[in-house]
Amino acid sequence: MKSFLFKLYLKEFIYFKLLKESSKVEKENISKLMVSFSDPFRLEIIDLMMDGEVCVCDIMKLTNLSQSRISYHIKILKEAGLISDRQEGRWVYYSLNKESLFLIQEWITSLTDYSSNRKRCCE
Amino acid sequence: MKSFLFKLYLKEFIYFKLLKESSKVEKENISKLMVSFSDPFRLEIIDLMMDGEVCVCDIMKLTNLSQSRISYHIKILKEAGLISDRQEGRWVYYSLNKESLFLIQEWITSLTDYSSNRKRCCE
DNA sequence: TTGATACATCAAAATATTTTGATGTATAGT
DNA sequence: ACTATACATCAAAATATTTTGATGTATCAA
Repeated sequence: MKSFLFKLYLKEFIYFKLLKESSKVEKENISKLMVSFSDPFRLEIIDLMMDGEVCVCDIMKLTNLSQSRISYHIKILKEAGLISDRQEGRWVYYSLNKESLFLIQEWITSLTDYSSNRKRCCE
Repeated sequence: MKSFLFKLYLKEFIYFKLLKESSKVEKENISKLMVSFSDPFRLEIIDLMMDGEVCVCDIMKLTNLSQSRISYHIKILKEAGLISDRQEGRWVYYSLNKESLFLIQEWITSLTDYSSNRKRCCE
């Protein structure tokens, strides 16, 4: 019972933290993360990263996108904090950043958990 | 044990259904839903809808955005399938469409559940 | 040290999205 | 019938994003 109440409290906390109390700046952070997902080519790239680290050359082989085009999208993903990179010789390996995935997951979860169906009347 | 295996199977199913087997068209659907979240003003509007139905006039009062600007963003949300509308006299009440929220939630969950940290080497 | 590979970056062009202000349509009250 | 309200839609302008092709930098191998 105690654990249940704690969980409930935690949920409330996440709700207020992520949704209700979120400032303009925080909303812009979320929307920046969402921008990452808002392009089919980036989804394709994210998809490839699910299997583990990939380099730009991998993505080139698997998607037929041009190198600079991939670099551009990689930059968007990186600036949103969604991916991390690790250099090894000439190669740069990119991988999904689980923490930002969890952040988005929590945000969406709060949204679904707390959105109400209450009807409303003007005036 | 059986139940556990079933759950695992279900997860695999969702994974393949939502991620691996998703076609270009399906990716474009997801990205369309994500576009909804990729603008801070739309997040603001979504936020308002969490408390229940709202009309354009509510949003105007609460955000200071112009009427046509709100209508524009509403249209984006509607076309992505994220919101539903219901007319009542002169007013149109908009509300979040829980099903599409769940779809996104599942998609994100699959992503976090199945993304691997496996390292990879070119060549 | 030369040449090839992997990737980043840049500026210009091509596209897409967003905002604005005006106009249109439906509903409702007088 | 007239007027006001709620909202949609439109075309033009303003802005932002994406693509392209060229050039730059670092690493490695011969």
